[in-house]
Amino acid sequence: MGSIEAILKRIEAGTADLIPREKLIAKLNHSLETGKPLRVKLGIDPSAPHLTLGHSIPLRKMRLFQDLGHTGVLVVGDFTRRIGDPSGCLSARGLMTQEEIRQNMETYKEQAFKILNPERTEVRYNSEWLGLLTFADVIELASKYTVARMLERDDFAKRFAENRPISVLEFLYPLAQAYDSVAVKADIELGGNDQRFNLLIGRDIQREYGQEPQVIITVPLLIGTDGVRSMSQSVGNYVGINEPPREMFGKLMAIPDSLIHDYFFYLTDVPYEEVKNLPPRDAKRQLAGEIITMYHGKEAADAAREEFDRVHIRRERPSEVSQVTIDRSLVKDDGTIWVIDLLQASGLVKSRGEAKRVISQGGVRINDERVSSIDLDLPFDPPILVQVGKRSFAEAV
RNA sequence: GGAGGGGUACCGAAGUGGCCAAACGGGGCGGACUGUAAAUCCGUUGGCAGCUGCCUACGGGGGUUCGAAUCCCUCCCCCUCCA
Repeated sequence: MGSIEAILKRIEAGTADLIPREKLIAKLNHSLETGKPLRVKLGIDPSAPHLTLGHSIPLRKMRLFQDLGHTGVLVVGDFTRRIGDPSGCLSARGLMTQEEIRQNMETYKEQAFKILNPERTEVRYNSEWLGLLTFADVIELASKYTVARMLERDDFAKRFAENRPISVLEFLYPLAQAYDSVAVKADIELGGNDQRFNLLIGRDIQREYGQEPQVIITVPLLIGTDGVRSMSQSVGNYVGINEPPREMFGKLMAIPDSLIHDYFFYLTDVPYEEVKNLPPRDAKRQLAGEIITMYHGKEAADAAREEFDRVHIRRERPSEVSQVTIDRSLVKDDGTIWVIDLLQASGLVKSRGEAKRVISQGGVRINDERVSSIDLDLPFDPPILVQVGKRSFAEAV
């Protein structure tokens, strides 16, 4: 148990905002004195069944609080999710049924508990309380905030100025989220940087409902593997914490070198200084190893690294190549098979057009030999190792 | 209720009768390079057909035309302004 300053330092590491700092100190002290754990809230969107490394940042922060003896409260936005798209300007993301949400949450929890301490975690669904509000209650809630204050939000201000639409729902959304804080009596709310405004409204609304306002802690949004946009599943530039180690390793090796620092800093406990002087490739290998160890264990990480070295550095075939049974009717009377048929049957290409294209680009190898022409019949003598590009393999049998 | 703008491939966005399977950018894929699935550069990016022929495609449906993403009718959807 360190001093408050030491604790604070750990809490503050890697945060974007901590508002207000002195209230956090007061809350921590109060908790120490009374032995009453603080309630640390994190809202989660149930539409995403997979957790990404981006999610891991606030979750890791929550875990820190748990290690300090506090309670993590995961608030599943099932009610808000059923109402519709919070971002408004995009088309609705498809409404989900309660059942789908429950299912997502099961897999979600399983993943979240790789980071969190289940003993100190409460999972709550916001339909528990939002579903009970009457229209009068909603009006009351809405009366507690003004349009002017809503328009303080950068995104709203901009759209308002540019005559772009803002739906009323979008005003209700932060209020609903703020009400969640009232309902779970949050002492602290965690969130991504983009949530700052919403979290701040939570403070005002809690005050209106006679509660002590929560302290808000935001963490930066992690840049995705493309090095440009925030990590998100819809964009596809993500690494899921539940992904097979091999995939994680590959994706992490593929991040732009410029991201190495942030990934070490926000996703691992390894100080960046330790790898600062390594060549980027080696730093990334270590990064991937660290992260996979966290979510799959050391053995899996070692295996994944070995596999990567094997395929990409030594250019050997992977240790396990999936087998594909070839439909014998493709084998001609003379016992040969046309490469195009073989490629398509092996499932490595989506169409025969792609098969031809990829051959003409020199990307196809059969039994380690590059195929130079699409007019190739080869003896069907299984097993045949088929390779497209650097990393797609299949064994035709 | 009125006026106007718009719906194009995975995404963004050009194209307003044939030269359009559709510019350009992003993404994806392949190659070169690199002891990285990084960066950079080059190529490629609807399907079928084993030699350039067919099919599907520019919000849906119908029509005009030798020929339509482009013109007309109609329906659906989105947006802006005025009320």
